[in-house]
Amino acid sequence: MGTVSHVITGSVPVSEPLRRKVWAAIRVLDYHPNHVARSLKTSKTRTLGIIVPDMTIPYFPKVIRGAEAAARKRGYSLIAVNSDDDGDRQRDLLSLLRSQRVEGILLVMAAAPTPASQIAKMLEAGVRIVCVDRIPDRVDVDCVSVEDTDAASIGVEHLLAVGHRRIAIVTGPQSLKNERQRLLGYKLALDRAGLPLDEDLVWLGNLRPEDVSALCREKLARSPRPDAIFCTNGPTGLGALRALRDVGLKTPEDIAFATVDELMADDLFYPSITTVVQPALDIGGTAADILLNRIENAAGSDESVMVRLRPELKVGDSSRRL
Amino acid sequence: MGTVSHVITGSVPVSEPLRRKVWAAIRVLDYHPNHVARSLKTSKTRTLGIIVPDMTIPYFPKVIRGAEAAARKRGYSLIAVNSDDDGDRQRDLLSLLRSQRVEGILLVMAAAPTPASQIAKMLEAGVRIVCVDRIPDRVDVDCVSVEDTDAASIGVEHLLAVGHRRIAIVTGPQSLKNERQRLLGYKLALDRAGLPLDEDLVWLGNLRPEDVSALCREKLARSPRPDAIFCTNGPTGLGALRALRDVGLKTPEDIAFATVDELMADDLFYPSITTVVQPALDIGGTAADILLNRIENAAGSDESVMVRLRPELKVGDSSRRL
DNA sequence: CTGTTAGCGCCTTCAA
DNA sequence: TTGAAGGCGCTAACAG
Repeated sequence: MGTVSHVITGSVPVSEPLRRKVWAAIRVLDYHPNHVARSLKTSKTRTLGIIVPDMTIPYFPKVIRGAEAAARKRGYSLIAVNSDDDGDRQRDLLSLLRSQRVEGILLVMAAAPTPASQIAKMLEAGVRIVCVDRIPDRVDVDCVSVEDTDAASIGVEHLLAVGHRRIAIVTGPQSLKNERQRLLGYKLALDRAGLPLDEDLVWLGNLRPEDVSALCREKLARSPRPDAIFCTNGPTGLGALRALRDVGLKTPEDIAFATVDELMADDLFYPSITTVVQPALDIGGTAADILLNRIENAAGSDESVMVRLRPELKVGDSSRRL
Repeated sequence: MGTVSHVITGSVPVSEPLRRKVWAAIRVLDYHPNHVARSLKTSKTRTLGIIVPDMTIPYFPKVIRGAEAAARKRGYSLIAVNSDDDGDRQRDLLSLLRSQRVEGILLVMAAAPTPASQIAKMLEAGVRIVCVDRIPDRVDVDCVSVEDTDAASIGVEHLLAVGHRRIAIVTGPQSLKNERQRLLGYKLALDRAGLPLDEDLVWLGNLRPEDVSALCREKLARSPRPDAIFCTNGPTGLGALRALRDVGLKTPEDIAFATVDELMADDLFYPSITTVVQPALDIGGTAADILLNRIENAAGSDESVMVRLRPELKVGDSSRRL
């Protein structure tokens, strides 16, 4: 009965008594509309996808929840999947989400260099994508991320302000533009302070805490030691902290420490950790909103937007002035 | 052309040359099969759902990833959503997943008491559900969880072994069966050690760290103070640790501490935290496997299974013998 | 082995 | 305001 559809979608007026009867029947039969059939008919799934590298890294669940909330507010649901920072897996997931006919995809690119063509192809095919957190080179796509350069310079300037001069930076993979920009922020901050760049204090790491730990232990064994360490992201920061513990350096007495990205419960670390906090929920929410705007006003401009959200410095004991 | 379908699904043999031609066309046209239509036809979505209270709590992403991996291995994908421990939201999500025609649901029940009928109704309607982590009362359903009683008694026995006698327990909401069982494990451990139960040392909390903090601060102000605190889950443990910090008690010198559930990076806390670790990945994976077995052998037994996985004690400094 | 066909359940015309 | 009918893209069954 087509009338049932009218009642459910409310698209066509239906008389009160009939409507009541329909709802009654729905309840009695415990009827649940089949979204699959509806989607096939309307070619609208009201579903978005989000691909993150690994949702066991605390930053990503926050992004997802921000996006989920924004999507729900507009009647969409969100499918979250993990790429493990693997390019092939990312390709498969994009393809899967596309086959599932999500109406748009929030993509935190895999750290393994993603062939620009992978994204460009999807875009050309009309799949709507918003890049979150990690910004691709050379691809014209909507992006939402933290102000990367600022995130680093805010942290480094804080370390300078409390009196440190030999500040080492530990980065993630330089294949990520964000990481390059954070390194740039470090250099700018030093420059503005009139300090020379010491290449020996630039420690290029990756996103695996164990690797970063090993790197730092090795670097810290050399002298002269830096008097502060700044890390450009959470997993890297975790690795560096473990290295400090392993080599027996106390912070802030022996060496100061600050990192971009909150560690879970970092107020409970002893000493508590100075952190440049990314507005993760907001990043996810903003990205979802941009995506939904594109979906709902297909007429929108062709200009792709690039939103950069401000990070915030949370000073802890690890960079306390002595 | 039905033949295309044969080529893609591989269900019917197709001659080599024709098959090559089809694949070529698929590539050229950048064809992506429409899973929506396929699902409508076959009434199989090859998708599972998982509802967790809040995936920003570190334990849950691990469960999800365990389930995701198990599902992927068998060609299924997984939709993860958050209930915020809210009964109404959980109802909506169950209904949504059902409408989306997921083939089964992994459910970590909301802490807000879930009307047994909510789950029972779904079950009757033929929706396959496996309860994960939190076990419902009175509902006959497949369940996978940690050995709750053991999780508590292992931790408490450890505290006893290092010499503590006045051990306080801080629990989550007693509306959760798991929490009642963990409390039971505490009592059993004391009993086996021949110690009497002191009701003043049973601190009934909830899953909000702030509330637990306040509770603990108040309890700790009284004397005599316990000489150890045992917490039955992560968020509760977090709250208790903050209370210790706030009232200036050092661990293990002033008071010993242990908790069920890993805190993120708890090796970096100073002192490092003694933890009863739950096999989260395994819990998720096992639950997904049980669910998929039910789906794939619809003929399976009617007996519902209850799997309890063993937790593991990880001793840190917070309970060190002085 | 290959091509044709009938729905899956729903929503959207369109006619009554 | 109501009901009937077509078709979304796919696959399974069947005919060639």
